[in-house]
Amino acid sequence: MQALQVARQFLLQQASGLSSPGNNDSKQSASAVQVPVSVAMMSPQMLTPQQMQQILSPPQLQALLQQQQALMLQQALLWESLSRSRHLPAGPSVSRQPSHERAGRCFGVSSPPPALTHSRPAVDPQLQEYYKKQQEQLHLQLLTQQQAGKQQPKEALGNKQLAFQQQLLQMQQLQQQHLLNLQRQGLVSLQPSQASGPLQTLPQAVCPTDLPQLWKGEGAPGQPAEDSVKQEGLDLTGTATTATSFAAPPKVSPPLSHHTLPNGQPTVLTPRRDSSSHEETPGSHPLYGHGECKWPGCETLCEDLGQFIKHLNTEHALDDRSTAQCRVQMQVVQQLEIQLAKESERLQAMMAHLHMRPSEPKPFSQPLNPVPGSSSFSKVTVSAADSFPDGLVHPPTSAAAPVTPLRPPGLGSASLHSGGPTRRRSSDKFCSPISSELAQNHEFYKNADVRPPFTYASLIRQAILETPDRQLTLNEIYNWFTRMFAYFRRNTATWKNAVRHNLSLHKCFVRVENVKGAVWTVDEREYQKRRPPKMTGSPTLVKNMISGLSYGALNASYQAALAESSFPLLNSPGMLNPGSASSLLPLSHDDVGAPMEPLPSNGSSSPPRLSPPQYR
DNA sequence: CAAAAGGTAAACACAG
DNA sequence: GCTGTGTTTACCTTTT
Repeated sequence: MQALQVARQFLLQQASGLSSPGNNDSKQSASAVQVPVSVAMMSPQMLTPQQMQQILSPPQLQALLQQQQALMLQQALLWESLSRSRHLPAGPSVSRQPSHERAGRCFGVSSPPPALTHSRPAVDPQLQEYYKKQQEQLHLQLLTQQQAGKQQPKEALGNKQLAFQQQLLQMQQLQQQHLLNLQRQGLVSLQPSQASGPLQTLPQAVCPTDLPQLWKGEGAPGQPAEDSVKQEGLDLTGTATTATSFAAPPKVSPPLSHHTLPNGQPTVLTPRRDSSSHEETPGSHPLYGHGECKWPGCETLCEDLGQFIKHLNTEHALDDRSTAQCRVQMQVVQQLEIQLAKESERLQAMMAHLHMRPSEPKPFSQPLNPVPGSSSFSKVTVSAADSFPDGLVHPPTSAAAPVTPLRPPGLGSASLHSGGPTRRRSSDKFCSPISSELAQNHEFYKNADVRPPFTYASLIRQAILETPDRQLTLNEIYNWFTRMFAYFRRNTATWKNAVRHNLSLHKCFVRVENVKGAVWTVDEREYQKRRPPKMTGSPTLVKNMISGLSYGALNASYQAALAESSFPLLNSPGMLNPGSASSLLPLSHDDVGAPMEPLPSNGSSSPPRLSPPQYR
């Protein structure tokens, strides 16, 4: 994860120099539900379903689930055909991963597939051999290239370096070409755009966090190159190994859409970032920094550049291992670029939605894409009745699209499908204060059977504070709940009990005897005391995402503008401006209470719920 | 791992 | 006795 963040930041630094991948990407993304690549890449190996829910909005999560399902299907089919034709063992087991299953089941959708890399099929020997041949072929090509480079007279060290770099570059290009070949032949599958239909196969791609292991696995110096190749064959999880199952005969396979990356970049990358902000002065080397070799997984200390060069030539010579590592690195870069493209596209969409000038938060130079953000809704069936006053496209509230997640506008990710339990406390940080959130999405909650992403306490408080005299009877609180939220029109026993429980439990709710009975009021001071305001910003992941997305680069005025805007995401405490939330009186930090969707437990005690347990 | 917070369930008391 | 209200406890999950 850290590696991913670092890499992303690195990419972001270079974003201005990149050939605005987002532009090219828009074509592809227009037809696909956008799942943040960052998430898709990480999941499911790297993220728990809960974490995924934190980061993903329901549509995105949905899309991800669908992706993974499709992947599973794809794999299953391939396995089937393979095992038919090649007598391979049955495909990877599909039923497992209770935690994922849990998430899926709750939402009324089938469970997402297990981590693909968790069940690795044995590599088909034929294919491995073919793959190896390809490697050798590539190696030969590379050697040829290298020879060509060596023919040139050795001049100054700088020239030598330059030539070396060029070789490296060529090597990478060739690697990429080789990769492309493999992809075309179905040996390697990693490009998101290759997935069937609009789906993306990111989980199949090499996951950055796998890299250390990968590097370690391959990186043992002195290891016979062949071994490392084999090992790599096994280690290149998403690529060679998984790809083996795709085993098409070595020829075939019309290129089709395999040419381009999802972001539209040609698959043959130019690894050299001309605009690379990192110093590439004559006295340095991109793979040399802070006295150590930056070759992935190496970190060998080198006193000076000369020593490093020597080290580079000896330890990282042009062998199978190096090329394999190189290829992996390329995949990493590709994935990161894809990710960058998508994230920047999303940022653009967010800014477009806020009517902000695109120039403000700089790093991305793409023109505003009118819809990319809402492209996450692109798979959502929208009926006329689902149009909301704010002009946004809202998810349907009917059962017309059972698999379609409902998402209130502007709501980050807190709530999922109705009955879909998600208690995402951290993701509340993405939610607006309850009052504005409710004001904005009043209609949505009123009609959609979506559990509001607020705690009972905050809802009760809101109900009470909405009244002129700021007091309500229990029954009136009940009525408020049912009036405001479709979700609370059912399953009454549960939530009413919870309401009572909360009223009694929290000191902030004061029972006052009244003429006509008892009413409940809010002790605001107690309420604020309940939880100290934190600038938490949620899990590290989110923080990293934020920093990675350069939100931190937003200047004060921009933040102020955001604070005044009604943008729930950025307006919420924990994002950008913790103080801004308190300006949205009368509700403050704790308005973002915990969303109340509890995950059905791991099946242990609390029964998983497809829908709330009892209806009355 | 522990604490805190939140959600759910349930038992119980009490008043109408 | 039933129902609604209110309190309390227990247990769970998630987050920090």
